Amino acid sequence: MQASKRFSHQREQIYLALQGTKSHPTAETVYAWLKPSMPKLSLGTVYRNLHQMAEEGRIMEIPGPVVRFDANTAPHTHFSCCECGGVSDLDIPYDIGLDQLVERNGSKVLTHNLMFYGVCPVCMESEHA
Amino acid sequence: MQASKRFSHQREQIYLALQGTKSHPTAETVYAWLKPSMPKLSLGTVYRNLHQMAEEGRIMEIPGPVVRFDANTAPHTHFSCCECGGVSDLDIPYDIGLDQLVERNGSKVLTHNLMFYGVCPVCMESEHA
DNA sequence: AAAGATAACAGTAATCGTTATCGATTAATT
DNA sequence: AATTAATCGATAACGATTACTGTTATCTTT
Repeated sequence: MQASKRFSHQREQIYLALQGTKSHPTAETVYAWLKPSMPKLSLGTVYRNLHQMAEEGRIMEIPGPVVRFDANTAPHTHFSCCECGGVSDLDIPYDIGLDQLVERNGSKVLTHNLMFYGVCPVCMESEHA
Repeated sequence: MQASKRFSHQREQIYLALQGTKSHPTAETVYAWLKPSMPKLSLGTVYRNLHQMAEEGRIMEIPGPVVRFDANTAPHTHFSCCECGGVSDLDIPYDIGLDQLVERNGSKVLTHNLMFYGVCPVCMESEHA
């Protein structure tokens, strides 16, 4: 049932690109980063490997209209800026008590996601209204 | 700048359909509900009106790979079931203190969204493992 | 080290959810 | 009743993602 995984130069480069940034790039962005040094790289390959690594738990998927990825697998909170569309990290600790609270309903909680929406500090400044 | 809004039979039916359910249907689902009684209804009309009402704050959008809608505009928490794909409500109060905490970074918080992922009680039962 | 098996690839077509376009309708206003 | 523009239905277009296909590369077995 479990397919044997084999090494792939492309997958490693994709992972390293993700690991080397604090931003939360989309598949398209990762593709744009790597394309110059890997001219034969295909966008489908980037999607395939990001999805595969997310399934393995090696990276995290941030859901949204456009999916973003994060090499930081420790659960943490994100801030989504409505102006620039960027996503950044927040220092709000993961509250596992909430999961336990919800499980009293008879459900099984895998994780929860806390996402803030607003205008990031950078965009606030450039809005000299 | 503000377009004058005019009554629309279609929009009212769409709103009533949303108001009459505790589920959080997609645009496609609302369309499927109304189509039998409104054979000339167009899917684009459903999307257009749901989006318009969300902008006015008359309904809420629940982001995700497929956007869902909710007639309950009071901020509340959702549970997304990985098995059946359904989204249900949770009784966890909105913590406005979190927004204030995040705003100390210099950002402006419009809202935050707390989403739990797991297996809902119904799916838990049908998994007699 | 060469050969065989098959995971993963590049390139591209197809799919899916959603948005935009456009001529026809229709609610409001005169 | 005539006028005006918001809204409609139908459909084309769009962007993000996935699926397909023949080729390449990794691993295993010899």
